[in-house]
Amino acid sequence: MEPNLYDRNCGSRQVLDRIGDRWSVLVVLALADGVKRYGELAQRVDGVSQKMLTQTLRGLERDGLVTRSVHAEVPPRVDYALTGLGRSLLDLLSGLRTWATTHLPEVEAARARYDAR
Amino acid sequence: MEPNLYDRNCGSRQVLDRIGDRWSVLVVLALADGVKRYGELAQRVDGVSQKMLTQTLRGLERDGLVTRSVHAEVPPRVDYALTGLGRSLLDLLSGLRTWATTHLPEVEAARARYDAR
DNA sequence: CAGCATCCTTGGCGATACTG
DNA sequence: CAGTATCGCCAAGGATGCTG
Repeated sequence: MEPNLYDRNCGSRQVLDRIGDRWSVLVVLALADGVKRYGELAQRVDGVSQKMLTQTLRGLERDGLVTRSVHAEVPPRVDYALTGLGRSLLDLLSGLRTWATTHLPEVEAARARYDAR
Repeated sequence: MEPNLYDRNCGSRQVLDRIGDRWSVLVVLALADGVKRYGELAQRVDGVSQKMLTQTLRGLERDGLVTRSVHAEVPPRVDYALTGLGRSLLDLLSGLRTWATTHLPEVEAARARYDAR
């Protein structure tokens, strides 16, 4: 049988929930151009707290979208990178980014129109 | 200047936030095959409360993604449909749906692997 | 039928402090 | 540097009852 996205118990919807997560999207996009350290990500994704960044990265790692490699050094160094699966998702997400930026004017115009009534 | 998605105050990020909303995605997808009534949407999108469905529809309407047409009848009839802008987003979102369903096995396998450690 | 208003809870999230 | 641990808040969202 085909997965029903609208069923709250369907796995596909849980996958969508992860995709839909605000931070997950931004983190995956931030990893678009290759390996990044924890601190780099924290700096890049404006407004994310340490807690949420860690939590998001763990979630992405768990879902097989991101790899986490710890280097035995002092000071510690932890690298994050997209997996093949993660990169396949990246294609879609960068499409979303493009959509968001190109259609931003239309959305803002629509909002202004709506609020003016 | 180019919009910076990573800036929390950038409009493009607010657009992404709407896209990222769990219910917004499901509602837009539910409207893929044409006009739907309020009740149809409520039935289709499993688990959504009345409050959230209304709130989501208002948000989508405000952003110019959905139209709301009230028919002067008894009992009342309210139709929702995607705008051109909404349909342009639909293309991307159905891509996400496809991704979610086709890669679901990989994600579940990754989760099992992660949890087993 | 399609909603709005209200109350109430819960858990998401930020802030802070501490560690290997 | 890259996290964990803990506390506390508040706002998202569910449940219920009412209306045009």
